[in-house]
Amino acid sequence: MIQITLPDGSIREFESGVTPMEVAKNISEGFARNVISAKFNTETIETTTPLTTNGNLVLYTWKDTEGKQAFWHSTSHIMAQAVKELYPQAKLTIGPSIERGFYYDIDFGEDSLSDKDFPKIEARMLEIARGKHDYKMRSTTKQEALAYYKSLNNEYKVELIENLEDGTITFCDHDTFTDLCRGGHIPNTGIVKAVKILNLAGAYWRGDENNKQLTRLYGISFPKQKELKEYLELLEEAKKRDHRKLGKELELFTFSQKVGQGLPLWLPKGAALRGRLEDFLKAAQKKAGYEMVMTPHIGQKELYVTSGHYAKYGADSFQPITTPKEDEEFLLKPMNCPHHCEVFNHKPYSYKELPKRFAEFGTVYRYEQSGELHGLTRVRGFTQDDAHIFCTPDQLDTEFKNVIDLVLYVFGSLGFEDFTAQVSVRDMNNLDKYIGDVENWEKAEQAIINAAKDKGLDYVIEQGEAAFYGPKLDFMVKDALGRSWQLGTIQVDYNLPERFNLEYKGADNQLHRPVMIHRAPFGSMERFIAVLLEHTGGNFPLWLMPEQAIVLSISEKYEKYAEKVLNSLENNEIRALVDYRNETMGKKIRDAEMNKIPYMIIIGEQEAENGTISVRKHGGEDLGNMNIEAFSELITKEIKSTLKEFIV
RNA sequence: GCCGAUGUAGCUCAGCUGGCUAGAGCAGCUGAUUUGUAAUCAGCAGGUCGGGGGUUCGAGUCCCUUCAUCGGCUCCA
Repeated sequence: MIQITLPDGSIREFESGVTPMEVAKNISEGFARNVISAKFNTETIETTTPLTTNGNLVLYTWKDTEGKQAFWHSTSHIMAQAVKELYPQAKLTIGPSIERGFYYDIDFGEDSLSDKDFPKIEARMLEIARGKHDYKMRSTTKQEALAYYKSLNNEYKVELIENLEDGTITFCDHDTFTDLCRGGHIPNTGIVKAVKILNLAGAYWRGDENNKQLTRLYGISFPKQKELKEYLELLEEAKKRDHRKLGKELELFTFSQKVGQGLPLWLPKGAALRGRLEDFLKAAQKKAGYEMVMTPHIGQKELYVTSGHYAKYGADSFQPITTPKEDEEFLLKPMNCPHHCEVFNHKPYSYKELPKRFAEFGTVYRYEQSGELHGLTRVRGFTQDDAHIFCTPDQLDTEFKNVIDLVLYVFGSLGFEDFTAQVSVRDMNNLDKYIGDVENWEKAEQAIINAAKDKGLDYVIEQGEAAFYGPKLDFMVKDALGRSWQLGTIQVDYNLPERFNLEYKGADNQLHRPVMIHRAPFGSMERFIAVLLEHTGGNFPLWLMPEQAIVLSISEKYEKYAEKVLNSLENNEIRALVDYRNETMGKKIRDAEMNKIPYMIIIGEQEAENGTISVRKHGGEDLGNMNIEAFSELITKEIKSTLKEFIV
């Protein structure tokens, strides 16, 4: 007999060899019908895997993340079978589940697939699913596994198996299909009722661009047709929040083929919005002891040779600007740090004067690969809300934590509650990517981890995501489609102070090297506004709105009164405009709604007589009649409730 | 940069297997209407069908090429 501990802490006894499905049935038949996957101790297993020792068992249904993973991974086997039947020469590689769905990377050889081929693959997948074939795991020896895939001429699976330990190799069979697989399947294919191949993309074998590019098929599946329909509708809804679409509709920014790829043009409303964000941060930074500086958009090539950026990125950057003078070369600045180092270098500092915090909304230019450009989130010319803090090693911890507070203040003020704090450290298997000595790297990484820990941040550590000169603490936020973007970033750097020979006079009358913190709470104005657009759907907090109120007069008769109202609003520092068009009230309201203007001020005979206004909120709520003072108070109150001051 | 898709008026889209002067709605302009909480009516104007080359008696439609955009991969100082 073995003892199985369930998640509620209860312990049940079973014969050795009992399967998770049998345990589920023992709990309840109804529950067992929904169980599709299981975890024993720390290992994901099949619902048919015999249990032979005491341990903790968790049973998963579709409602659990783990259940979905098993479901989607199992569907990738079905897709692989369908593809293999339709394209017998195709070589399968890997097919994991992902956050939402699954993919399979396949080498189609000479064949090229397009989305027109999806329906027939989907049709065959559904046929296979309906066959209710059991997923059966089977152990095999390394030798047999290698022989099998060598006979299929599949060098990819051979490579995978060669890296596996003999004795740990398993295959999964269902219907006529076999795949190398470590496990984690649903009981049978029949549970999959709806499938959709979403898109296809090139993907390099093992994620290395020097390797062959395979065809990756992305798909998703559900236990109910209805859920697929709902999912596709959700995707459609998300597209409506796309910042590129909203930016166009709300006239915030645009792009021009003539100006160039990835070079955004800010329209008046967008520029005003962005200016307001900058003012918001400037106010907080002033309190936090930052000083604004300004530096040029170009710098001598030598500057970036000194910083190390030229060696690392020179070849892939906008190429040097030459001048009439021979051998003179300038680079468009790809970052502000070297300039700020030279700002620091303009005079000697005493330790008593540190930390120095130099801030600048610095526009930088980076020649991103054409395929990387993406609306405002990935561009070739953008403005960082940059600052560099030069401090003594003793001050690093406090300074770093203060920056965390500032970032949290910025995020909190703009409603970004759902972010991930990511500590980006070196790739330990690829250390020659980084400059600077190991000791400083370790100090810097530890400083960041300690600060994140002390601040109570819920952080994850990502290997290989560090910048080449130092580790970072990045604040990641997702867009409407669930893609993660780095917004705020804080970086510790021992390296540039060295390269620029920065120093200060210590209490011991000796020269010391300062430590540098790079930081940008927004990250870049462009990307931040893009993600903010997707989060708010264009309904920004009132204090940010390009237009806070619009005056709608019922007919031209009340034009004079409309003007008067506009004046009073402006006197109360409310950003407003008047819709003077000869249109019906219904039409004016509709247009104001579509322009997402927070408050509509309706005036007619009644209001003109009493000197009041009638207020309608965006979305339809009627706030009734009031005077301008009451409205102004309402606005002030709303702004105060979302825009808190930064307290140092 | 790589794989796949897309590109028709300011915007959203129609235009079947190549065949009369390329269509619609919204926005715009003109006029009528003077309006009470999500589209008043009528008329007008607006397009070298992303650019270039080719096939054809004939190309928005087929082919090549180039640019841009979209979904991924790789990259992201």
